[in-house]
Amino acid sequence: MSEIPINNRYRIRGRLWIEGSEGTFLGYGRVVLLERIRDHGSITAAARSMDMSYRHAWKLVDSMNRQSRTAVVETSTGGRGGGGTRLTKAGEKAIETFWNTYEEFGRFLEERAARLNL
Amino acid sequence: MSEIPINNRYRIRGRLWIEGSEGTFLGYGRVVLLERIRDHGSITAAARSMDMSYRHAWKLVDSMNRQSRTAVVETSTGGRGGGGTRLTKAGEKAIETFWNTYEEFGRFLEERAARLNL
DNA sequence: CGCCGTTATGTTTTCATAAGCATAACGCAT
DNA sequence: ATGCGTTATGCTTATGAAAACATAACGGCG
Repeated sequence: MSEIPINNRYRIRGRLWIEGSEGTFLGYGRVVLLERIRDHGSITAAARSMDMSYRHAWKLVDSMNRQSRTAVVETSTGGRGGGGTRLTKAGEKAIETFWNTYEEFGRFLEERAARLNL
Repeated sequence: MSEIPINNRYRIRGRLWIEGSEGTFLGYGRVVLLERIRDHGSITAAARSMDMSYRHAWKLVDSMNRQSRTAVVETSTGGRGGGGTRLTKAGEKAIETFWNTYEEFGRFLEERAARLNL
């Protein structure tokens, strides 16, 4: 029975993102932002809920929409409530796809960390 | 026979590092720096070879030495050539361990990208 | 019409990180 | 003893990313 090195001293961490034509398409923060938009119905509320400036949130949304085959959110301006932003089917799929990959990534990191021998 | 989604539109990319008690212990740049030190024999030459300021390189080396069970490099000051820095066995092992993990990470990313369906 | 909240977008300010600069100590060689 | 190249370390400057600020446009509604 071979020895399995257990490591208390170090952890393995990482970041992961999906790139499109203009650089980052989906990353952790972007996907959380999409979820908040889905839950709150506006970029403004979503940004506020995660302590992000509206300006920055808008840029991320714009970047995702431009790089996605079909837009991840649809916005409307004016009207009751001032307008809003809602997630599309493509947006839902983006969220799901990213979290799937992200979870596997987490397992990869854990598995490797357990075998770390330093 | 099931379909395998091939994706031209997106790539998956990521970063990976090993953390110790003070934050990052080993990352891509740090490991390249260790290799350059091994090949050049001094922090000064290593830093210059990768367009990094000596100040910054020194801080990275210091951080790695402080977090490693045993120092990754040994330095000497004064004398012929002014002194220098040489890699220890622990340093060699750090390099090897990191690249192993890094290569597996690369395979993980490729494998996941091939299955990406967006 | 005028108000309101939101999207949209340009400009300025903060902040963190690395670069850049300056200087001391070290120890072998000449 | 002086010079040289390197380690070691503090202080200042530049740079890039995000925050903060400032407006304009939009379109239901009272």
